[in-house]
Amino acid sequence: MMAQSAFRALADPTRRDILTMLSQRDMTIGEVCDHFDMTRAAVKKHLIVLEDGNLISVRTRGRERVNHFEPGGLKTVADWLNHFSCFWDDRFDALQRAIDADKGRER
Amino acid sequence: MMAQSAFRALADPTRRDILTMLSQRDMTIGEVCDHFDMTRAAVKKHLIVLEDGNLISVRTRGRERVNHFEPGGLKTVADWLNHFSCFWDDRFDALQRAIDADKGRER
DNA sequence: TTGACATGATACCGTTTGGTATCACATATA
DNA sequence: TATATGTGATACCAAACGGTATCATGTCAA
Repeated sequence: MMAQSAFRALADPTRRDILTMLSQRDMTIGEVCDHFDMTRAAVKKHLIVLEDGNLISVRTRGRERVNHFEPGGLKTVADWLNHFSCFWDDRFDALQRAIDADKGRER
Repeated sequence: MMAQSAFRALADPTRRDILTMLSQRDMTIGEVCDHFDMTRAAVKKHLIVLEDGNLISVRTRGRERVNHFEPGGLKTVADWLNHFSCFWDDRFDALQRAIDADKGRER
């Protein structure tokens, strides 16, 4: 529910890259910045958008802010996509073959 | 590959709604417009973005243009999401339990 | 306390985006 | 043919987006 903010967050390639990085280990803003050729302010904006989409969470550690991958937001998107999975899923192929076979039997 | 245009296309709620509609049956632009409170030109723009993302295809039928759902683009997105599925998938839970059990065995 | 460091916040800028209005073109139908 | 219908294309507008520059704040360490 409220998938809009998550879809919006995923629309930018930089944010998807950040998300991939954070899924492997937690990182501070500075560490994330080291991987991109842009200002810390720009990276910070991307992190805010990711947080809005419930794709990451942030916790304070001393003077640092640690960004942590949150699967919840991504699952929201995955659930939406699953409504269409019957169009490419193997299980659908199997079902389709079964239906076709059944049609053949009726003929 | 080239998932950017697909992600971009899915970022707008109107386009996701259009996609859901088209996944159930093919529709002309006029038919799509009947479901939204906006100009045909605006809907047309959304359809172009969806086409850029390989989420739909269009074929000409007389003076009409029929929009058809294409699963390919969505699958591209689903494949990207699958890299994270281990964070919520049941199969991962099972794998994790197996790993834990193995660790116990080594001890 | 002083200074360096990691971050937050704001203002600003060019480009893209979502939308409308308008005109042109092709096709079915009287 | 004339006319209505379905669509394409363009110009234009306000708002959102991605980014920088700048300044303020909090925290560790000497």
